Amino acid sequence: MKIDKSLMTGSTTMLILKLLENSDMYGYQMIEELERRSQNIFTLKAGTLYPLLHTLEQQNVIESYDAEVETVRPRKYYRLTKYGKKLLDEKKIEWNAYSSAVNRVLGGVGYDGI
Amino acid sequence: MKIDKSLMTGSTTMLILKLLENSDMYGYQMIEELERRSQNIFTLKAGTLYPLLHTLEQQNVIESYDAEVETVRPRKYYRLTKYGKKLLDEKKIEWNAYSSAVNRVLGGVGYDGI
DNA sequence: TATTATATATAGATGATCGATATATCGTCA
DNA sequence: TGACGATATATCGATCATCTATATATAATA
Repeated sequence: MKIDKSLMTGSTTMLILKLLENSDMYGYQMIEELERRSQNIFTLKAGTLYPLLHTLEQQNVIESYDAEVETVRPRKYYRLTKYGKKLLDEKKIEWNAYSSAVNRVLGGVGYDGI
Repeated sequence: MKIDKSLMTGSTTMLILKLLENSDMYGYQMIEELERRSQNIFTLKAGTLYPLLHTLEQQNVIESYDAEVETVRPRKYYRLTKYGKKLLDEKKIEWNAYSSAVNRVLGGVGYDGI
């Protein structure tokens, strides 16, 4: 299944933060991990991710550090800040409200909450 | 609940088409109906809707006609074309794939489809 | 009579994502 | 050995969807 990219808009940040909730990750790893967990529905592009990571770091949502153990290649790991955890929780709630609303509209004529 | 508008991106067309699946409607009515059915989550702006309707008509997804019965004010009604119905079905499938994938990522660590 | 709701329309701004491109290293295969 | 694909990060400009602001016109309401 190939998803129209415009659907992704708005949920990308939440998904990235969710990945970091479980464990610290570096950019390239996020792309692969997101692809794996979504079963190839999400193929986040590097040109989308790296600028987004920089923005989130500036906004104090995530923070980066260089790989501590020696790796084959230089990697920048990211972790959630306390504010980032809070933001993730908010975005989950927002997602649930949004997807419920879509399903409500799709569900039928929807008169009076039925 | 106030939704980040960027979440809307990509699903607006599907929601409009869904409204028209049940009955023909004019633009202003769609805005109100969408608001009602989504319980105020979606507040589609006129500046978004009218250009979108024109585009969808050009693409033969919907077609318009003037109100047949006399109305207080001139109204342009829209109906789904055959192609529009097909497109709606496709977009529903796409939405399900997308929202399932998001929920899969949100659901947990997600190793091996668990 | 002024304001709000109804009804449609368009122009320009904003913001998220992508494609293209760049750099550098590593592993593999011919 | 040399080319290529995978790994890893980065930036620029393009694209596309939505919004804000603005415009027009009439009906209802205060």
